[in-house]
Amino acid sequence: MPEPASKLSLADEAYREIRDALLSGALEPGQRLSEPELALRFNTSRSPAREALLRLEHEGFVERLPSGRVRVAALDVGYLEQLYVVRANLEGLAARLAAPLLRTVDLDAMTRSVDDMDSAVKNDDASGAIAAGQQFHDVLMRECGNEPLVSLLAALKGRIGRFRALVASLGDYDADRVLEHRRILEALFARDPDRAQAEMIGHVSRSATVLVRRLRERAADTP
Amino acid sequence: MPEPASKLSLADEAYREIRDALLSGALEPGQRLSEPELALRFNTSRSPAREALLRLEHEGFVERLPSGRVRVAALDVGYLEQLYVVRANLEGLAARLAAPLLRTVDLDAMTRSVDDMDSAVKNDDASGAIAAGQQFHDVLMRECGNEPLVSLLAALKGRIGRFRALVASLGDYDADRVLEHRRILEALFARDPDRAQAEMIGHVSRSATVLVRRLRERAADTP
DNA sequence: AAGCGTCGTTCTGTCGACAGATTTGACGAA
DNA sequence: TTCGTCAAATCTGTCGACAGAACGACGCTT
Repeated sequence: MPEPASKLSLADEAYREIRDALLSGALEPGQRLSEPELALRFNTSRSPAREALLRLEHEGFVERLPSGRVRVAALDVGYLEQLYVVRANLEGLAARLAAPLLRTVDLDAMTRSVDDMDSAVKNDDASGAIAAGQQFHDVLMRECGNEPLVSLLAALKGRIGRFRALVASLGDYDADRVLEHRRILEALFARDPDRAQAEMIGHVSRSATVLVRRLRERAADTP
Repeated sequence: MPEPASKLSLADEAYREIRDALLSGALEPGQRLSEPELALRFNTSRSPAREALLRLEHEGFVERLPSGRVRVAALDVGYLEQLYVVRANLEGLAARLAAPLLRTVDLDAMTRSVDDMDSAVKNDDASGAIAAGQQFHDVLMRECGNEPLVSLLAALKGRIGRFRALVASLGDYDADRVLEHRRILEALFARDPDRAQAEMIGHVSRSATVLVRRLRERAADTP
C-alpha cells in the first residue's frame, strides 16, 4: 500500500513535501523555487506546485521577488528574535487563559509530561524530552479555549522551525528548562493566571536566548 | 484613464474586490463563492478567482467545505471575543516594545492624533475620530520594531473588520476612548513599558466590550 | 578588462478543457 | 406531504498551452 491516504490533493502533497524540505534545511535560503521545476519534481502540472508556493508564501517560508519569482526566505537571527518575542507573549497568553480552564486530568497529564521530560533529560534522550515538551504545550493549546491564538501560535512555530534545522537539535531541553516547566505547572495548579503567564513568557524567552546564542555561535564558526 | 495602476494581477484585483465586499458586508456569512461565478464576475478565467479564494481562505474570510467548496465564513460573536483577546495582547506588546523606541517626533505626532480625536469626538465627526485613531496606532506599528507583530496585527484587524460592518460604525470612539488614548500616551511619554502595555490592553479590551455589546444588541433586535 | 546591447531561454500570469465528485432538483413511491 | 432515487447541472482539482516579461549568456565596443 504505497498510499495509505490519498485524501490529500496533489497541491497538499507538494505543499507538505516542500515544507518538510524547508524545515529540515534541505532547501537553503535564497534558493529559487520555480513552478515548472517543482511540477516536474512531483510529476504534476504547474497548478498544484503554484498553489503550494502560494501557501508557503503566505506562511512566510518563501519570498516573492518583484518579478513574481519565488525563493526560499532568508534566515535572519534578528528576525527570529522578533518572532520569539511575539511567540513568548502569545504562549504566555495561552497559559493565562488556560489557568482557570484546565481540568484535573489536564493538570495530571501535564505533570506526567514534565516528569517524562525530566527523566528524558537525565537520560540524554533529546527526542524524548522534545516529545514530552510537545505534550505539555499541546494540552495548553487544546484547553486555552482560543482558536485564533492556537492557529497563530502554530504559524509562528512553523516559521521558527526552520531555524532549528540550522543547529544540532540536541540540548533543546536541559535541567533549567525542566525547572521552568515545573514552575509554570505550579502556577497552573495554583490557578494563578498572572504567574502562569509570567513564567511562560520567561520560559519561552529563555529558550529563545539559548537558541539565538547557539545560532550566533554557529554563524561565527562558519563565516 | 480607467486604470491608473494595472500593476496588480487579475488575482490581486479579484482578491481586493472580494475582500472589500466581505468587509462591507455585501457578502453575507454562509454565502457560496464558486470559482466559475467569480471568474464570470471579473471577466477572467478561473485561475485568478481561485487564487483570490485561496488567499481569502488563508486569512480566515472564507471557509472551505469538505467538498472543497467555499463559503463566506460565519460571524460568531464568541469568535470575535477570542480575536480581541489576542489582539489586545498583541497591541499591548506593540505598545510595550515601542515605549523605549519612540522618538520625540513620534510622540508629538501621537499627541496630535489624540488631540484630533478629541476634537473630532466633540464635533460628532466619527470618521475623523477613526482616522485619528488610525494614525495613533499606525505610529505604534511603524515604530515598535517587530515586523511579525505588525503583520499579525494587520491580519487580526482584517478579520475583525467584518464584524464592524454589522453595526453602524458610529460611536467607535467617545470621550472614554479618548481618555484611554491619553493614558497610553502618558505612559509612552514616561517611557513606562509596563504601564503602556497595561493601558493598551485595557483600551483594546474595552473597545471590544463595546463592540460586542452592540453586536449582541443588534442580534437581539433581528432574531 | 569592464560595460553594454542582444538573443535565446525560462518563468509567471492567465486561459480554456476535461474527468471525477458533489449538489440540485425533478419525479415517483409511500 | 415526506422521503428516497436518479439524472442533470455545477463545481473542484488538474492539465497543457500561450503571450509577455525577466533573466542569463554571449559577443561587441571601448
